[in-house]
Amino acid sequence: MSGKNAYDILQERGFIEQITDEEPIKDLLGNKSITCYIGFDPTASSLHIGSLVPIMSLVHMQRCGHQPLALVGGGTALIGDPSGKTEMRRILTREEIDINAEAIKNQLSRYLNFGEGKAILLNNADWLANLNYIEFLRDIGRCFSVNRMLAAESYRMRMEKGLSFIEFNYMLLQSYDFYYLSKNYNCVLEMGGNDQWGNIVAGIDLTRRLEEKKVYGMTFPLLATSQGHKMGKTEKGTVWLDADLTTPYEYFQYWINTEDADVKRFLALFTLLPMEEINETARLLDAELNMAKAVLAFEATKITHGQEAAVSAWAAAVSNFGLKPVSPSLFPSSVIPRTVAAVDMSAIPTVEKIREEFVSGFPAFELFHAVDLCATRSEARRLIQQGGAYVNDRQVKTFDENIGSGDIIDNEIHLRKGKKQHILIKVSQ
RNA sequence: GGAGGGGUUCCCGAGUGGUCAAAGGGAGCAGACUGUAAAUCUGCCGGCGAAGCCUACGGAGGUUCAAGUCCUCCCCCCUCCA
Repeated sequence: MSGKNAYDILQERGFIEQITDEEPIKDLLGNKSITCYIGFDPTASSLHIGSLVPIMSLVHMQRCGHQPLALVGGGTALIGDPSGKTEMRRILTREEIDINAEAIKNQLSRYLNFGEGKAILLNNADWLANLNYIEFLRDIGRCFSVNRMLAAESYRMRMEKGLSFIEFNYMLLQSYDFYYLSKNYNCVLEMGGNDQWGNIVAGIDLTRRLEEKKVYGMTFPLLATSQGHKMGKTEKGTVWLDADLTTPYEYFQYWINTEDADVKRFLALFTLLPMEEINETARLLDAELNMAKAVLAFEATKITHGQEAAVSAWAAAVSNFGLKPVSPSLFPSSVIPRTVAAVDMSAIPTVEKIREEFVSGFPAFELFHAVDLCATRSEARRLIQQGGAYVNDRQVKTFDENIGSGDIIDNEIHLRKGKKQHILIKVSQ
């Protein structure tokens, strides 16, 4: 282990937004091995990029010898956290949540080593689902002042729009989690996005009251791009961590399209490269920054999808965009390939088709739709009309241009939407 | 329980009988310019093989040649009062 402790690392990499007690936390992270927890909501079957900051913070914790405790909120998801939301969200069924919780468990294992006490994975449904209402009110509820709760930012925001009682209880349950984990797993630090500040502080208070035990909290900045766009999660194009939902190539492309102003910050947050190397990005000018973006994309893809997937995504980008190899003097710790190896299109999403289907061929717009490059035929038609559709790098001129056997090259047809979205059709007999 | 105000296309938000697939903004997509960035400019932005048709304005009915717009009932949300 290097001279830097977990606190220093999180601090210099930009993970820390707020902490409850600076000195004690520094001391804790520097001189002891502690258990720290973060909750993950199983509201979808996969986590997305928005959860990456918390995940990476746990990765750093583990690397520094602390014990991360990942808590899947199977119980709290039944309630729904109002924090940071302007409206109540759909309440999922128990079954949906269980399925999601399981998937998220698996996903987290890709980042953290859950072996032999190195990290813990729990589901709060295990203790929340069986709580007795009256008992809970008497033991836990009495510790909460409604007046204080209403002052919390997360609730205040909702006072105009309305807040249902079920959501109002969320804070109590999350607080109970912290208390429970502190008591049973000796967890002393809860971390989370900055919107969790109120919930975290409430948990600390509760633990102090019930256990007379001092525990701590830390929050991460809520990431938006420099342009103010939400990270990863847009209604349509969420960037998932699951390779089946967002291919490694798409994932790589997401990162390489990072805005200039975000490159350095993202390298610090989403890769494990040493800060000394990351700081070098400041010296890169204009187009040179693309090398830093390539490293960011490569390293981020490697962490989520593995080395092999990262290399093929990189190779595909090289072949499709003429991405320049990264000079060996930059980011020496990165294992990104430094030379253009054999061109490899394998990372581009592919679709299988049978040769027979191409005998009569498809109108171009049909094909773009069939292959999911366009959500509807109308969209495909517009795309072609606007000159954004390419077959084997040849622009499609009319929407119903026939794409048939003649377009098959080496059993493949390469379709492209705009500059960045590719699909390879593999034609079999 | 009473009174009032609302539910519009991915989001915000106009629209009070035809000219409404529905203003405007945001997001998104494509094009130009570039560095696969940003900014800017342009086009697109419910679906369907053109015209045209179909589906849409919380839900169900009704009035009308014609309804997002009027009427009835219902559901949901908000505010004030109790």
